[in-house]
Amino acid sequence: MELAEAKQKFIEAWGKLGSEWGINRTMAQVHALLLITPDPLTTEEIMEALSISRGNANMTLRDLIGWGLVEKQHKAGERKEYFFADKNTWNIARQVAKERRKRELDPVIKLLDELTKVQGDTKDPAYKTFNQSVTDINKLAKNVDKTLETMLKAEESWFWGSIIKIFK
Amino acid sequence: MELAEAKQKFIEAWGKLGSEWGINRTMAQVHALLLITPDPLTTEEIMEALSISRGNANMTLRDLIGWGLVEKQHKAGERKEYFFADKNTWNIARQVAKERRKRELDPVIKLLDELTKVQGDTKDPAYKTFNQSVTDINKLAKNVDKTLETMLKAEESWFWGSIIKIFK
DNA sequence: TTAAACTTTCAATAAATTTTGAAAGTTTAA
DNA sequence: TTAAACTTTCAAAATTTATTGAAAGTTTAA
Repeated sequence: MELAEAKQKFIEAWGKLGSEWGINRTMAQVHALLLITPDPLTTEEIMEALSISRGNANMTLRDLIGWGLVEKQHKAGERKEYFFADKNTWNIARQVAKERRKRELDPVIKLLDELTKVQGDTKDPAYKTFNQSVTDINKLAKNVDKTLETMLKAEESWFWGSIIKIFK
Repeated sequence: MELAEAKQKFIEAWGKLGSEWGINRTMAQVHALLLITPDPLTTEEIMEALSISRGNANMTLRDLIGWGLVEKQHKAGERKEYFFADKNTWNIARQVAKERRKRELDPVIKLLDELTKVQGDTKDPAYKTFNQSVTDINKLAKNVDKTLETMLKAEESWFWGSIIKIFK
């Protein structure tokens, strides 16, 4: 396979994976492009490489910066802004985990905490089933939350070392 | 909060969470409804409870069965099909992990394996960066894959016991 | 100041995804 | 068989989500 073809496939695959996991396809593709490009790129170059509009490129880059996956860079004597991605996969994984935890897991846990407090007739199967399911899911969510928190604080080598120790 | 209101909120939240993670909102809502309902429901009852069409209910239930989250049940002397959800959260988590691994992670690892094999000029920064990123992501994906595999085989108590041991 | 170079915004448009509902298909009991 | 009870299908419609591009905004250098 040619490098050019391989790059294309990587960008497509990353975009597809993103969209399957609730991340805008274009955003994932821009991220993929920056991941495999050694030097920072301008908005113009990104528009060109992915055939997207200026508005789209601009908003997507803003989002990626918001996710902590991409940073701006200025070159001395130039007006243009350059963008580059952190290429450390551990940082990427942590950053994504951190953002999604904050945006999605935290609010759900907050609601589940409330829902477990709902009172009802313990003899009523409808109440019992509701309460049981909500309580169980709440426990699972909190376990996930704790695991993520540890992961966010951890060093990569320590984290995988520990995982491997358990999982043989 | 009233039980009825709490049920509604749970169904909404589960639907939102699903859509944020690439799972059809209605599918997540039907699943939520079945999770908090003690007895199996008919298509008719699900249509009614969630205000969705017959076609939608039918397809969604088929999908949920395909995901291994819902099962059909027949009642003696009745023509209608009844549906119910496995209410064990550990089973749910495992089932979702299993399906998404098969549908999404496996194909990505397969492609990454190919992309790491692409040859190029080791002096070329474009090649070096591409190769490095792809190799790193491949390693991460394989670690995730291994961890999921262990999780799929594991018993719930053993799994969380081990996780907690590591993460204090 | 001015004007060129560049970035951001957002209403309109396009694309993708989801839902509907009526028709076709299937199963069962008599 | 038949017909009622029930399930499935799928083209069209509705909804949601993403993208465009031109206009407005900002920054910089002279």
